[in-house]
Amino acid sequence: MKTENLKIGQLAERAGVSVETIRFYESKGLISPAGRSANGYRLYNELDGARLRFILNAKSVGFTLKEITDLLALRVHADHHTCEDVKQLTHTKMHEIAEKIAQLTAIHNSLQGLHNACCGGPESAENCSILEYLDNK
Amino acid sequence: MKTENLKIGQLAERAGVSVETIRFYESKGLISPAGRSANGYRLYNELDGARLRFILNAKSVGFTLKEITDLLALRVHADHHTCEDVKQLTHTKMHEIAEKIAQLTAIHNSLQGLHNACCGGPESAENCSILEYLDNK
DNA sequence: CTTGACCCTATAGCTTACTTTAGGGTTTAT
DNA sequence: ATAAACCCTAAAGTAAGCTATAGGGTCAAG
Repeated sequence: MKTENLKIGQLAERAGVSVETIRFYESKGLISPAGRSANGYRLYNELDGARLRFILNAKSVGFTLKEITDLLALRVHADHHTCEDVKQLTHTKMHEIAEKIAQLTAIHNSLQGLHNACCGGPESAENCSILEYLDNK
Repeated sequence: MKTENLKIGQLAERAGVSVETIRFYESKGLISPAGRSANGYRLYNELDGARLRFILNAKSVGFTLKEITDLLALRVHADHHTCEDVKQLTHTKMHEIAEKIAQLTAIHNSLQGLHNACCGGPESAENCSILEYLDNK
């Protein structure tokens, strides 16, 4: 069983992120290299790679780095936690995202209303219904 | 015609923002007091109040301070601009918001999928489908 | 033996919209 | 006369997630 040792640039390329990003994640405690070479270079193994992919996947579904820290703890000590614990985190996050969507939808509707009311023509904007709305709302 | 002169604290209270926020907006060139009292206090009149409300209304429909700067220019020099100019800004903003909503909706759907797949029970998280997804996606 | 492509650390900068802090005058009421 | 409640400026701090810069080792190729 031969452990592959990747330098940071190789890991970065495979993961599709910059080396600075990996070092940044390390500074935030999200990931750290399995070891260091004699000259001080970071060396990563497959477990590290999997962990980085986990981080990026979690990010892609909307988790913040802080939340990913929690998820990583659950992942590493999965035997000490339940599915309920994990599901709770996704549930909370879903609610947050649903709220953001609701907010943005409300804003979008407001703008749509303004947009529909405005003639949008080459007339002077002195009586523009959008500006008036923003004045008097 | 008597001009009311409000000190910053009074304007802030009426508008429902902090005095620091008003000074911050001033530093960004969004608003400035009609004058100053002998002792250097900022004094605001009704026009300033209207301008501040305009700013807050524009913010509430999703415009950034930078964009509000543009809207204020249109508002102040409405006679030099057309409804088309104004409508263009809201149109662009609507597209941006629609895109954000689409992104968040996609993320929400992903989470929903994870959420549905997870038993959420008191079982050990060692085989939790959510963690597995985040590993293997 | 030097050039280029890597690697290292530490620190600063970016974006947005504020908030906080530090240090000091002013006004109002008691 | 003093304390509370305002006002002022200037600068630093906050959140999130990086990106960039400075200054300096390491390594393989030609």
